[in-house]
Amino acid sequence: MNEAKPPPQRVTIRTVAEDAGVSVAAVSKVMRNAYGVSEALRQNVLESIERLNYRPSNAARGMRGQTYTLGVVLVGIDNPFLPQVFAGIASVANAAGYKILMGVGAAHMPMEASLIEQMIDSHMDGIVMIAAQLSGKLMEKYARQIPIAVIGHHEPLAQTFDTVNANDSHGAKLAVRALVAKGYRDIGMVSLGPHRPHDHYDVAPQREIGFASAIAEAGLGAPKIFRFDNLDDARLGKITTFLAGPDRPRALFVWSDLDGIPILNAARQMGLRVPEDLALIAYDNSPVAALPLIDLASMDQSGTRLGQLATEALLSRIGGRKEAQHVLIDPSLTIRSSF
Amino acid sequence: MNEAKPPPQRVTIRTVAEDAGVSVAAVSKVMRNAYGVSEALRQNVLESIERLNYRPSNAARGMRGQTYTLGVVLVGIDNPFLPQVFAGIASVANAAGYKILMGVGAAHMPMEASLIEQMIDSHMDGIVMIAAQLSGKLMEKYARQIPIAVIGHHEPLAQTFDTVNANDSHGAKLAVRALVAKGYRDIGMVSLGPHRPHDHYDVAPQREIGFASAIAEAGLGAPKIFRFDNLDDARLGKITTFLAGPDRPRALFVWSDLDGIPILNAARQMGLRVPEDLALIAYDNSPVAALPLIDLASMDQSGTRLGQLATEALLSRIGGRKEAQHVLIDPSLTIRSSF
DNA sequence: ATGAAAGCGCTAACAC
DNA sequence: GTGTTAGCGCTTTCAT
Repeated sequence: MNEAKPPPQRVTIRTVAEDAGVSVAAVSKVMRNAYGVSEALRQNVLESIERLNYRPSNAARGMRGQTYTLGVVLVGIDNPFLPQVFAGIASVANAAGYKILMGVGAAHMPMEASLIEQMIDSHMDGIVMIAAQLSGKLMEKYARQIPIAVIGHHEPLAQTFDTVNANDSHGAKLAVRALVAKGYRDIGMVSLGPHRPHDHYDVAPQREIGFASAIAEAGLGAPKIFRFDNLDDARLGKITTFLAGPDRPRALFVWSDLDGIPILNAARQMGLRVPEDLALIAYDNSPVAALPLIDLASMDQSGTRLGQLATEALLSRIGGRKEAQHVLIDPSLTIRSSF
Repeated sequence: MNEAKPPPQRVTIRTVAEDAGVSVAAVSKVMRNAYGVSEALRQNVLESIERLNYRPSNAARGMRGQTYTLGVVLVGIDNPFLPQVFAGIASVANAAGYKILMGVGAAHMPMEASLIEQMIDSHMDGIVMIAAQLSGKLMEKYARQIPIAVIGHHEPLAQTFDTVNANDSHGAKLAVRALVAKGYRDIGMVSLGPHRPHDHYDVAPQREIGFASAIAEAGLGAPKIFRFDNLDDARLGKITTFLAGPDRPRALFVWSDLDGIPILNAARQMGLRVPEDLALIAYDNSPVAALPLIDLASMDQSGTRLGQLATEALLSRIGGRKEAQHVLIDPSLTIRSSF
């Protein structure tokens, strides 16, 4: 009676085993290139896999072994240099036979933590974090449960996880030196606000350190650092007020294009000429900065390279490395008409 | 002898059951708010869960029931209106107790297909696809294996999956009408190139249809549609040549900000005044278009709303709905100085 | 070299 | 209302 169409059964490892006339263990071994299978059996199984279009279940795999999936945690999906970093991660991961799944942290900590937990619960093999907001303490904790490599978080003494960064303090120095070389003396910095004293692991504080150091090195007195709350609706007004005020430095090093672009815009809107009235160097060298109408000089931190290095570090962790590894690469200045 | 620190055992449903002095089934029921648990037992279990900081394994859950995880497939991470769409998806999903994991398709089909397969293999409960390149045929096939809702793909007759779109042909009409209302008669369109005849499901062809229809409606003769290959390195040069040539229309409707911004840039660089020499309306109303120095008029398709609607559709599919659902919302023009 | 069988942590029948 | 138990699809000893 029950002549209804047979439910399109999922093809499992058992289906393949039966089709090939071997044991499930044999199929499993072939799938993982494990040791101990004859070439004949191997070919036989591969044919069945091909014919049946078999794909192993990630979930089932995760319960015993690896899932061959890496998680990527982002602060926000609109971060301008994300695409590059991601491309770097994907190239290395895919080449090594790993898949990637991403989670977006929306820039607040609880969200990031729950993402990591979710990735652990999904039995992913490792995690790359980009510009994490998470405290070092928590990172250490999670890193004990799953291999983690972090981009954009300076914690060179961390033991349980790896870090990969562009040298942010050095980048800031390079920017200031370029400004000084052009003859500017009255140089200020716009940094990420508000200032959070204990986040010296983040990139912005690192850039502040480099800035202050370069200012001192050039003998330009006390470093002037300004902040605009990035959650403030009245932010644009405050920027305008700042630019119109008597405190405005002749040249500005801005911690990120995220702030640099609006500042450049505000300046031009007010009739300030860039660089004749105000010189500008920002950070990240995002695509928008490269637009001819914007043409904002910016520090480039080679996102692709960061992504690659972090993924390589992660894979070697997964491969068994125990000692932490902390990589630093050098950023470079992309010169444009804004200074 | 083996006095090494006891391996930090993962706390499983069994740990909780023992701690609470109940059966694993009881714990499972509490976790899923299932029917048939006394309030006393429930509280008891919840306390243990809290105390032990228990989180169920997604992988294990997926093997029998749901994972409470939705997959989101993107064409590319740099799509300018992605953040909004994603925000819409996340808000609805999280409110319903679902987690989200994303995959990036890098705008080519094999990648997208393998992402979907991976999500199926990870036993996700459903998938939201944004601006998919996948053919309708393949979508139908995958949709038989997992609930799928698609944003930015017009296929109102599809049975196995749902679609949510802004009305792209209508949006194009609105743009042309706005141009006509300003008095422009010589109106061209820049569309996505190269033209692929069978992709009328995509948003660009839909916008072409609306454009042609509005041009006819206004009695402006044959529609003029131009294309620049977006993979072409010499693209900027071609745009410049086009703008300098005799064929340049007085006003341009551009299929996306992705092309609109470079065109605006090229025009201004060449000394063309916008809108005095060339009027421009683009599509997507991305943040860059809103920059004062750019100030490009653009059609807004309310990405947040699209994301919400698609997720609601997906959840109701997961909930058991069988008939397809195809939602269309109206875009609106964001007026700026470019026309 | 190959296969049988014991789980991994959970959900869903089914008993009680 | 609560507990027992049989799998889900794999990986991994351990026999053979």
